[in-house]
Amino acid sequence: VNPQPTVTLADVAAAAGVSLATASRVVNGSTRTVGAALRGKVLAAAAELGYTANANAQAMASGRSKTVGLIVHDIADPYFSTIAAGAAGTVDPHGILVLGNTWGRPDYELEFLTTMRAQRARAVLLVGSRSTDLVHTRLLAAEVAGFTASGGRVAAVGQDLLGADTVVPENRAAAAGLARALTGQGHRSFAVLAGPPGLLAARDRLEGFRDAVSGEVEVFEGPFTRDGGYAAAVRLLDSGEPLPDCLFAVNDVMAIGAMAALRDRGLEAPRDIGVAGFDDIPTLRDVAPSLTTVRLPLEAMGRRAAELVLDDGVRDAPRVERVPGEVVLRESTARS
Amino acid sequence: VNPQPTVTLADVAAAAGVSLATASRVVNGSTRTVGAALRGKVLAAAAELGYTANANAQAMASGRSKTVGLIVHDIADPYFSTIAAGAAGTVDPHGILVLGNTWGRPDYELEFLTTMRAQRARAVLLVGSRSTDLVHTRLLAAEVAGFTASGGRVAAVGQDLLGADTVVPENRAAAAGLARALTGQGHRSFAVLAGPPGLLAARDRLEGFRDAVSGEVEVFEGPFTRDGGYAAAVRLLDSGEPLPDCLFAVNDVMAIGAMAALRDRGLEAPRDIGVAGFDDIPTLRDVAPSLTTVRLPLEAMGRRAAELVLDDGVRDAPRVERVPGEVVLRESTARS
DNA sequence: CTGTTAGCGCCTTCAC
DNA sequence: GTGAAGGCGCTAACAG
Repeated sequence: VNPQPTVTLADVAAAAGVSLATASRVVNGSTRTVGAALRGKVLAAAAELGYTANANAQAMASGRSKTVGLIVHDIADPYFSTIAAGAAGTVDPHGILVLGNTWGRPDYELEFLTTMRAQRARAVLLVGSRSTDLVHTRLLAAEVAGFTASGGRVAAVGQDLLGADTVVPENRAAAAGLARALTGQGHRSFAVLAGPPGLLAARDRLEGFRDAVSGEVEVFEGPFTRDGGYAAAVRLLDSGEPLPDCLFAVNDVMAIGAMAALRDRGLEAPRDIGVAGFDDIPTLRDVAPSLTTVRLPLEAMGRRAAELVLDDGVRDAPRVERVPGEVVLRESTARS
Repeated sequence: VNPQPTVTLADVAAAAGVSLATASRVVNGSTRTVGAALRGKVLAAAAELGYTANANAQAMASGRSKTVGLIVHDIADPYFSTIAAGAAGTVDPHGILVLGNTWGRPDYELEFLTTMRAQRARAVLLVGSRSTDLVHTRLLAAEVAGFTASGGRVAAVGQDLLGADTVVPENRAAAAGLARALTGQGHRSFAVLAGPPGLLAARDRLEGFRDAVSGEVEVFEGPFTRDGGYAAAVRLLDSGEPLPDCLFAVNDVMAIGAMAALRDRGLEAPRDIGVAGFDDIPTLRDVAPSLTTVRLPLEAMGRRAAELVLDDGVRDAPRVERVPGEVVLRESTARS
């Protein structure tokens, strides 16, 4: 209750009349145990002095910190913030979570991993689609290997390309499932707002979808954002081609943007054209018309990745856990 | 596990044939300068060996780390994730951001602040509404003072109650402005979905609104969430009272929930009842009907708070920056 | 069980 | 401009 001149373990030990080692053993969870009497005195002294262990000193002495890194493309994107919430809840009692926002830039990803190595972080969570750039993926895998070799853990949410434990959303299969469901609803001609060509998630969702429908599919690329979806939809509308009867945006955020573009042209889903998304972002479940999409258990994915990375058990090979997506048919594609 | 021979400054110094001190002076930015020749050798050796400074050791030797803590109620809430993105972008080159998710629990807030003290964090950002609980606020202010006294910086986004630099959204004034604008649109009777009674932001928005309209205002409390808004709206609809002609939810997320509840009862905004929110969450700007709300520059607020806390200049008193909200009238309250 | 004694990797006065 | 030496606060062998 008196934290003025940063009190150290030595102060606590002195106040309790015990050795540094004993004090250390009680304030943390050492394997060695301490007699009840001394234990009480140390605890009392620590409380009295308002002792707080210096995490940096602990990390240095023991060779590793309790830090867990969380690397995301963009924390403002609900996809990532929802996963982050899952991870945060799991990491919380076991360590501290440091956030690395890469703004989608692969070089920042690499850089952040280096920073985590500098922190002697216990583990790192790499969340988000890997890129189609093999050179970068190789570099990243090398960094991951280095980090792992130095005693850290790594888990990814995305594609299994890094030689680490990975939670893999089944983008391809789920997109195919969505395509079949839409076909089942009577949709016949499709356009896909495909996201950036550099992201594997975008590619997988596009290809899974395309492979599952018969006939031609028009493709419009663009950023994985609301504005990207809007712009791609505008290009579709301006293409001069006859309008397809359904439009699949490879994520919900783009789908929302696309719907806005349609509205601005006086078009309405599902009356004039069906619209489907992907992810089932919780905050977007209430838009009207409600969006047909593929549900991914985002928070659970974040939680699971954190569990994988926190688990100290020995393991022979990286663990890969596939997460199926669930097709959710809602109003935006309901064909009468 | 067998830790890889992690390279230290001593290794670099040896490889370069210089002293530890010299090596240290070049790899970081010391005030002392080093001859070009040796400087080059050290840099080369560091690159050769793949040296990465141990951040914990640096923090311990210099007494303070580059860590900045970011405390939010719920990172999955777009209000917080947007602010977090602003903060992350600003902190990035200067340090690392550690994320503290409190799930809205005041005791976690306190605990996380302690953790940041243990990290010898350079600064902490406390984002989110303070609570109406004066006892807790006092405790928190004491922790903040302790942290500050030990050399750390603190900035808050919310109410100016902690004796720290603060970015203050003008909840009360903006809510009043919204009320006047709605009245100007012809709305006469109002209900407010007021959020949790324990949060000052909720209280301020409610009171600002209520004070600016003439006549009675029905109030329905509930959590600051989508489900909270839904439930509060249901209570309103079930109250048996005649429906007000406009409903103000104190944040957008609740407003979305309320709109869902209305839809489920076959009601529609603005035809049957107007609906307004607060925050202008970017992801929600495209809902239909588009939501009348109060725009807060969330990302800029996060950025500004980070700037305040990163600025090493001396300051006499805490700086308080007020951020006005901008009323945005959209379809959800357009009265014909 | 408890205390003594080395460091962990780096920064930073001090001398030269 | 450069080097030598003393900690920073804590943990982890080793003795007792």
